Amino acid sequence: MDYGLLIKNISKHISLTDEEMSYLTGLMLCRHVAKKQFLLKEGQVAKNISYVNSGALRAYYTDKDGNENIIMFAINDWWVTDIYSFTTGQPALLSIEAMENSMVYDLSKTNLEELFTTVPKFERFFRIIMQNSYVREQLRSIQNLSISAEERYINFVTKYPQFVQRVPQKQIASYLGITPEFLSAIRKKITSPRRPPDPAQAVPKGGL
Amino acid sequence: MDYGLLIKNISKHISLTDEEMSYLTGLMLCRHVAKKQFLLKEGQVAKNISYVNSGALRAYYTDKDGNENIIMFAINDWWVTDIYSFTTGQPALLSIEAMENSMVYDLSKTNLEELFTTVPKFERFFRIIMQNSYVREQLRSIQNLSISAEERYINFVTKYPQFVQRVPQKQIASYLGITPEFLSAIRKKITSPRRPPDPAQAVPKGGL
DNA sequence: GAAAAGAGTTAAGGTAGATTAAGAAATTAG
DNA sequence: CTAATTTCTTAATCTACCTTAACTCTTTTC
Repeated sequence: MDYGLLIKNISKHISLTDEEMSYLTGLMLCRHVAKKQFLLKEGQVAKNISYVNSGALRAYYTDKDGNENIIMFAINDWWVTDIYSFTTGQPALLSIEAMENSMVYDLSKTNLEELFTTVPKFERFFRIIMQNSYVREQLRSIQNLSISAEERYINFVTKYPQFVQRVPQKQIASYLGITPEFLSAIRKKITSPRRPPDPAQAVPKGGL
Repeated sequence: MDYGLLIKNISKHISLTDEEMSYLTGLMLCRHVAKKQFLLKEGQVAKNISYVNSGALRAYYTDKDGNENIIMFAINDWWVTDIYSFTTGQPALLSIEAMENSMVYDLSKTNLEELFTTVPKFERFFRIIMQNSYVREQLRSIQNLSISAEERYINFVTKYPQFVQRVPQKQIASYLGITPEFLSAIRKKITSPRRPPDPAQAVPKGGL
């Protein structure tokens, strides 16, 4: 059980004694989620907020026509839950599925409240996490309202190059709010004007 | 100077002694913003988070074609700022304009940090405010991705009837991410099928 | 209280992006 | 290694919503 990443993540915002660290980790539960398995399913109540130690997950909303709309990706060092359900206790609107074999540390709402009482500094930590999440969501709203799908794709590739390597294109389309067909058209338009042959393509995957 | 509403707002989430209350109000600055004046202009750094005591404001993003996209409304008992600028210290992307004569209490970032240090309970209060804002934004994202403009309008009217009374229709269109012309068409479609005459319409405004 | 400015409506024509369907390429499973 | 499944692409057709423009109604201004 390696809590190094988690501790580093938290230490960016507050400073912890060793006791506080082990008190925290004692309240968290390690969970493995195999690829295609769910961390949370729509309709369940989100009882935990989870820290992703390794792997990659996607949180998506399924609309009445059955289309999946990806709301967020979460990879190493991200926190993830259905924040609506976690906050209100209502059934989750989102499903959270592992796109790769993943390892997360769950922190239950009950344990989180206990943590807040015992070590109020954590209230600050989660204030910062929530505030940053709010900023991120608001920036995304602004983008969605004011720029075209093509620009959004270009921004996404610039901002999250790690995802582009790991996430199937149709999931990126879903995150951008467009169909895979249309993303394909965008990529063709962007890429094909005089693309030089990419030598990396010729090398078999897996390296040596 | 009446802090009643503000105190009530805060007491919903944490309990305060009289000293703590007056310490808080001592850190806040009352400001009147006349209709059509700005609480914040794009490009300025948001140095304050503001509690709206009375009036109504709108926060909007101006895109490169000069279109205004409303990101949020704020009326009595709401907190408002450009959270991105306030958090990062970068120039604001949003402008915040009073739609009615408004009275707000400003809390500067510096004073907020002092407040957190002196009365850590406020860290909890703002954690809750930020978390709720995050929930609200995420629900809005989900809606925008998955339902039609017509449904979004119906939901808006149901969720925020107070706004419908006070806010011009073109601003609601902007908030919904559509043009005023298209909202007009939606209203016609919704309203005209066999609308019974509304007796309230016949009564002159202002009542007696 | 007239003139100007703003808000709402209507209608014609245009476009970004959806849908459908089918084939090619890549992954996964057995 | 082959079959099955999933992902990506292409192209034709379609639609939700935009743009422009003209006209009406209301509100604001001096």
